[in-house]
Amino acid sequence: MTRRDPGREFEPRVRRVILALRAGEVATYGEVADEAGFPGAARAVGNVLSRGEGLPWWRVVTATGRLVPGHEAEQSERLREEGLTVVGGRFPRVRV
DNA sequence: TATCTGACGATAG
DNA sequence: CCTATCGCCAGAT
Repeated sequence: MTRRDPGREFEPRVRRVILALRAGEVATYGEVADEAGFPGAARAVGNVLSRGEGLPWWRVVTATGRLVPGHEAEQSERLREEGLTVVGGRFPRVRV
């Protein structure tokens, strides 16, 4: 069951955060988890995103800018269409 | 309740 | 820059 999500709000919240991303905006799994109110649940976010339907999955990348394994070509193309720059199958993310 | 899974993340080598 | 490990989380069995 859910250890830290008694109300099962994880998925709904995660979906909402991802749906809130506009064209040209890219977030990491960790950022999505954080904004959803579940810091540290980046991995779980990936699970929701992988199974979710109707979500702008291409706007979510790993913390290092890695794209989705198996969908790099399509994701890269979609991101480019939104005016973003993808180099070497990677999204140039500004590390803080 | 115990274990395993996976579109993650940080660190070490 | 790469792979190998370990730690974390929600879900599914």
